[in-house]
Amino acid sequence: MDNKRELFQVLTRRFGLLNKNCCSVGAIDISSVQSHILYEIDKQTSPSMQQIADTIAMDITTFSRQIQTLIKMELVKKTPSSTDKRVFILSLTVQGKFVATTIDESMNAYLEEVFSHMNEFEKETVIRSIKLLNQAMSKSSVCCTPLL
Amino acid sequence: MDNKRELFQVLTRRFGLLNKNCCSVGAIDISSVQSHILYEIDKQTSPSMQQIADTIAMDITTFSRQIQTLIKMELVKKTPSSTDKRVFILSLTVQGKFVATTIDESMNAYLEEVFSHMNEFEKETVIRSIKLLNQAMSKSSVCCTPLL
DNA sequence: CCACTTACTTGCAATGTGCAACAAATAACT
DNA sequence: AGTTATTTGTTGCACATTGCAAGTAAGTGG
Repeated sequence: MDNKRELFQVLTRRFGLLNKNCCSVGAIDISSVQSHILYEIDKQTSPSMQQIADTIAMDITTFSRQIQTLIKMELVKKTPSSTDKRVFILSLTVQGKFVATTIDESMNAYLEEVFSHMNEFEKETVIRSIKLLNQAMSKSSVCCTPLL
Repeated sequence: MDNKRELFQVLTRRFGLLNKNCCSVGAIDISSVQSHILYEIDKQTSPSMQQIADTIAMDITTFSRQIQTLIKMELVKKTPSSTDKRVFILSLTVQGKFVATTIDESMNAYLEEVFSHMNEFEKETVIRSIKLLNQAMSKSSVCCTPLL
């Protein structure tokens, strides 16, 4: 019966803030979009450009340019595929891996801090709920067509 | 013990998508930022520019320009305050109110659809969890300094 | 061999953004 | 009152992000 929109509006806003702050590692400053890109490259195995762009639901042209930036920053590497000459395989450089890991750690630290305001039972409930929510959203027909 | 980052990464991404889609009403097309602005103007009572900008944690200069756009679109009105001549009070025009309401409805409809994939118990748990999460985040010292 | 699709890149053009610098009004102090 | 500091909001840059249209190069299917 609650106003769901209200709840989600606030939640979204906070997430936005979180994502904005969280993304400087030492002298390196990256945007939240770029952080998502690093995250996915790290997670997937030998992904092509298309694959990552699709996962993040990002226009391929914008994505192409973001990758160019990340390459200039020496965080990402582009290797031509051996089987298909149109395709480039993305991977993280050592520095890129370091940045991705650092961001991951600081995000997790932040989340731990947030969860520290709850008791054990609440923690588990919230985690389980978010899983449920993710599942429900993936089943939904309305939004989020660009998969994942 | 789960990887919290993973869960939140996906959730954030979905929310982003949701926010992107949801914002055209008839011939009127607004950005998700603008939708947040309309939402807050509607919610607060006789808010000043600063107030809204703070709530959304948005730079006042960017905000000022967004308001100019929304005024041109005839969705928002700016009235000089009678008590403080520096201040402008924001309000929605009839059309603005209509747009805000329509977006609210379609968002709620979408959320209903998402929740329809859960049983009653799950629904309540998830809602309660999001409230908990919001509370915890507001208590957190790490992020989200820009209030709310 | 020709048409079609796929993967990626580049050229605009529009928009969003933040910092620095500004004017105007108000508050705060002496 | 009079001077100074603060607050509110607006511009002028400069730069990042974005998407569509168009293009190249490579693979696929008749």
